[in-house]
Amino acid sequence: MQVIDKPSKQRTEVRQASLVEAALRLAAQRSPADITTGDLAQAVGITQGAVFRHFASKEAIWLAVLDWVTQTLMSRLQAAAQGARAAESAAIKIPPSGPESAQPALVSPSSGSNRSALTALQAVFMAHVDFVVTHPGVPRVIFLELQQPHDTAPKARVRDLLLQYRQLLMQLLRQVQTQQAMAPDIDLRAAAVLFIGSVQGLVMQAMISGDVPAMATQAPGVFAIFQRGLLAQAPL
Amino acid sequence: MQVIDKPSKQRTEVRQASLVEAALRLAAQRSPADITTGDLAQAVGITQGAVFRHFASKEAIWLAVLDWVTQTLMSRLQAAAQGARAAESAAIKIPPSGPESAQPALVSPSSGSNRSALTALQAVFMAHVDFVVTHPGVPRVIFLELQQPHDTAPKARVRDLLLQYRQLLMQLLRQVQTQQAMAPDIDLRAAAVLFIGSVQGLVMQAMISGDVPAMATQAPGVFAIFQRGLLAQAPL
DNA sequence: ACAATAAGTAATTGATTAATTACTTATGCC
DNA sequence: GGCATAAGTAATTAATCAATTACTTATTGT
Repeated sequence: MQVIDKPSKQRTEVRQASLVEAALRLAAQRSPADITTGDLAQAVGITQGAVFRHFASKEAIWLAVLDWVTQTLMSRLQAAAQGARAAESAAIKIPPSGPESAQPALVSPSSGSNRSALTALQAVFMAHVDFVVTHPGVPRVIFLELQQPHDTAPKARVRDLLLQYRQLLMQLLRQVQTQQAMAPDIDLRAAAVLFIGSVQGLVMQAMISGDVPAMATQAPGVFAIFQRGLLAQAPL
Repeated sequence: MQVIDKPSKQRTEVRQASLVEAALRLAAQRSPADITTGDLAQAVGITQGAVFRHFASKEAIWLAVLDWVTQTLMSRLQAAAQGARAAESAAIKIPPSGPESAQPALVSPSSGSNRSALTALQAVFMAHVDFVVTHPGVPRVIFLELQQPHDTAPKARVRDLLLQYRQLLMQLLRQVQTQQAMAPDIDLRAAAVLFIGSVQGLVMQAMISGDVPAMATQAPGVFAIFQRGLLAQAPL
């Protein structure tokens, strides 16, 4: 039987990725506030001091975590929006393999049917819930950094992430507004707040019950109410 | 000019109240995680060691904070629900001065018009937002304790608070359901999650922008969408 | 093959902080 | 009034933890 001894030394980029992954993995179980550099080192298989060969400070680790979250989450949300749009507008139209276009949604205002934006919104909602279910540490990190009073670097990243999120939502909401009968007096900004808040509500519920996967099953019911609140006439 | 020098020694109950108040005041500005016993001592005007004459441990302080929050918030929410109900059902019916009744809402199922439960729900929403605006430290403490993985004493208190909250909401939602035309396929549990989540959405928005009072102005728009989502037929 | 470089260790430092201790002083009650 | 009790202080303790240092070892490119 051969023991696969992975090389004891790894390149900085590999270790950085491992540490980011470990940070999110540990954050799924306990509060990010009391994850120490020693914990991270142990999770990755190095000593505490070695952590600082790869990150200048502990804060830099959380910055890297937030960068990963921003990239991964936003690209998944955009993919979900595009996927829903494509599936609705045509039958065979295959979604593009990578979201490398700079302004993906602004360009194509009205290619599909009159429900595509709403289904895109639903797809984004489900993609977000799915992301949180598979990465339960993420909301913990977000909220911890958001609590910092003055402008720390990590808090700025979180703010940036949520700004990008809101832009995506506002885009889709405006499309719902033009494409079909959204109730005319709806405050789009309030709708965006409610959208993000509804995910937060599911997260809180999961934190209380400790049952993270339950989020996925409860999500459709929550979105249904939100959707009904947007429409001018309630669906049967 | 006489200097009003308050007595340098205070009774334990007074100091406990001061410390709880100071904890919430400081939590409004920074994360509760890095409020030290020294900070609390300074805020109250005693030395760090003296804190432990009044609380057995630091955790005990947060427990007292959570007890205060539970008592204050729940009684305000119940008062709001009762007030809205009373204002709708009759013209002169003055709400009772104190919420000393044990089961306040279960007893009176259908005294008012067919909209009273919905307006009660709105009143609860606004009361919650108002409470958070005047005590911005509260959501911070809630979320910090909720993040603890296993069952700490503070987390149990938070769970209890949110359970009480959900019970109140479920009561009102059931009343909306029976009193008038709520859409028949609404998942009440999902509605409760969305209700609490919508407040959380406002809190997040406030944390990002740093503009806490803005919550109050944005709240009606958010509740409007939620309300429309509940109803069978959208109001004009 | 063999330096040069990058990655690792083990031990230490310095700062922070909850809680304790020995001692002091104010307050309320008989 | 005087004393027991409760509240306060100042200093110390013990633990934790991010970051640094001096030194060692593996890997990589030429």
